Amino acid sequence: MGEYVIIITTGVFTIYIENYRFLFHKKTNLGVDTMFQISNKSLLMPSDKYVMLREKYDYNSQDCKFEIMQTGNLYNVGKFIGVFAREVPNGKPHGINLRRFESIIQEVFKDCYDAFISNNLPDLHIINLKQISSAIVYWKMTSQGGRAKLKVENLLAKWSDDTVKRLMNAYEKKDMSLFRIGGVRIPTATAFMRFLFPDDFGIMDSRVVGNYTQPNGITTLSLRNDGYINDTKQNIIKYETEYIIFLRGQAASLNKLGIKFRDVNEQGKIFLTTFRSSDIEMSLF
DNA sequence: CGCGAGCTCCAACATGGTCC
DNA sequence: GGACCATGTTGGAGCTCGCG
Repeated sequence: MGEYVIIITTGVFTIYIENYRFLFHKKTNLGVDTMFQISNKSLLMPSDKYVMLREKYDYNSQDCKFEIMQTGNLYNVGKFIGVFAREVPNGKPHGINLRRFESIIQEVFKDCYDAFISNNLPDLHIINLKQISSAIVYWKMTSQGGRAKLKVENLLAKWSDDTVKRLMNAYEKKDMSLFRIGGVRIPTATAFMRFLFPDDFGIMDSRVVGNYTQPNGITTLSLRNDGYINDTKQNIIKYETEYIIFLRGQAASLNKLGIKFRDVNEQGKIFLTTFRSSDIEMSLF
């Protein structure tokens, strides 16, 4: 079945007709209720563009280094150097790709959480938690050049026993606000969410917000003049009520259409896969 | 008086224009 | 073409002010 796309621009709506399904891309003057009703059926851009942009995603963090110690339950242990979007380049024996990075983060958090709820959280687990949290901060800050290292130093300087409890609580409740530990504001907190729960969450990045969700009225965040997402309670709420709802809706629409894209799995093999919330955000990044 | 919203400051690199 | 300076970018932190 070939894909069939008609784009009608009226100035008020842009309507994509894809596989004979009507998909409304709301612009401004739809009520919230209407937006909510159609959100599962609307696509911000044609599906082939989503695929093209997602396959083009190329955010690498060559200098991101961390070490995971063996705790008895962990599969991925050792030194890791360099996080790459897809294939790990030749000559990077300790490099990992994004899918593997996700797995390691999830594994370390689960390992810590299991120990935490059984009231026996050894230092080794906490060391791993610190390492993996630092890696997330470093990865997120890579786009800011040499500041990444500084931000990690800041994170470690502000780390306390309370930080561990807060992270475990955040993980248990899937609560972005609680990931806002010392040295972590909304954008990096949402990176924790994205890596731990990639099916349901994505990073609320100033680029995605500034270029897509905010201009289209999908989000109504409080932004600074330069686009920085203010660390406000309203913005924290709107991550759940606006941003995430949008990502999930887009992923659901693409999956309903049977759209897949090529990615590289943890073992470095190319595979066809469906869109998760985090993939939508990666397309728009 | 406590809290939170949001303004201002800051660090360090990126980009770009000017002048010689 | 290169030294130099100005401006832009990005996101965390600190601080003030207003509100209940």
